[in-house]
Amino acid sequence: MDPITNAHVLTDDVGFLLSRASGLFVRATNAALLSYGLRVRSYSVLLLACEAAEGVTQRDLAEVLGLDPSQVVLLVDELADSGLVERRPSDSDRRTKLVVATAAGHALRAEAVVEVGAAVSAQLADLTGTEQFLLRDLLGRLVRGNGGAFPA
Amino acid sequence: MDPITNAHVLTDDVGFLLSRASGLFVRATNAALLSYGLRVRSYSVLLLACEAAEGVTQRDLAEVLGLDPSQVVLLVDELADSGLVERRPSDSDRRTKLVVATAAGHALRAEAVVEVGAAVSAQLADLTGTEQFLLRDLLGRLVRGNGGAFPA
DNA sequence: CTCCATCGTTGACATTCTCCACGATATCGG
DNA sequence: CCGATATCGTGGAGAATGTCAACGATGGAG
Repeated sequence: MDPITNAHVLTDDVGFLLSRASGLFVRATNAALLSYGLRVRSYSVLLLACEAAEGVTQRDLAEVLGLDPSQVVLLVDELADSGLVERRPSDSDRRTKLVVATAAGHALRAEAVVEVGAAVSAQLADLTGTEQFLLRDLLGRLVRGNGGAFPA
Repeated sequence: MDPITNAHVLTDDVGFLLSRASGLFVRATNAALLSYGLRVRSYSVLLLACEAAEGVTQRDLAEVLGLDPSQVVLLVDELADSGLVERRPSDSDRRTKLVVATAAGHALRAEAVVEVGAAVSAQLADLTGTEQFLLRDLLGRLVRGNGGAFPA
């Protein structure tokens, strides 16, 4: 008998709390990114592009972000139009296009990370450092255990 | 110096993990609710209506769920059309309409809760019972600490 | 070479978010 | 009691997001 799933009130349901907390973080992050012309989605794509020196496949972006590949197309389009990333052909597979961050992309990321970090920090203010680590660990295992197809 | 906010990779960011985990839960829950003609939103409204014997104000629903009041209108419309809830005038304030679950609403909830519980349980399978409680506690404090305007 | 899978892309459609505005009602100050 | 102000439910508009199906181009297996 699972101890949690039958929470007798909605506000104690893990799924509901996840959705609610996620909403709060998304709004706070979007607000922090407003002045940079980014939203949380494009920001995530930019970060992933910055983190992969060789570039990321759009298919990989879709899997990591849990999005439909067709959404990734638009996000990359937007970032490319802004000059933050570029699509580079892969010499190993001509179907794929590697998304690579430009110098401007790296620069904007460096700035935005500070703002986003502050916003996230404010949301986490009620938790101690240890609890924040614990939460991250639990969420990470939750995501990686189910559909979340990204490296450990 | 906050220990978490400056996660060096996106997949270690608490905000990202929250969003990702939330997405997984929402999809799983929607799949579980498919046969009942409900989605996670209307299901949440139904639960809140069932939990309040005297009914819930649409304004309260919006606050608890973190939604715009105009969205609540449509959700209640949908549930009312299905005969699961009804709008009852409040004798203390004629502006408000109390959303009350019907007998059919209570019955459907009883069934759906089982399915949803199983789906949530599957998502939480990688965590021990203690960890599930811990996660719920952390998320609850996160939500209640920030915008989440619902009782402790 | 042929058959089938994969990648990026496009299009269509439903759902969800965000804001603004309105009529009806409540509340507060005088 | 009256008027200014706020709140509740509702409607509408537009953007953002989610979901699905299809297509051309390429890769890989046999």
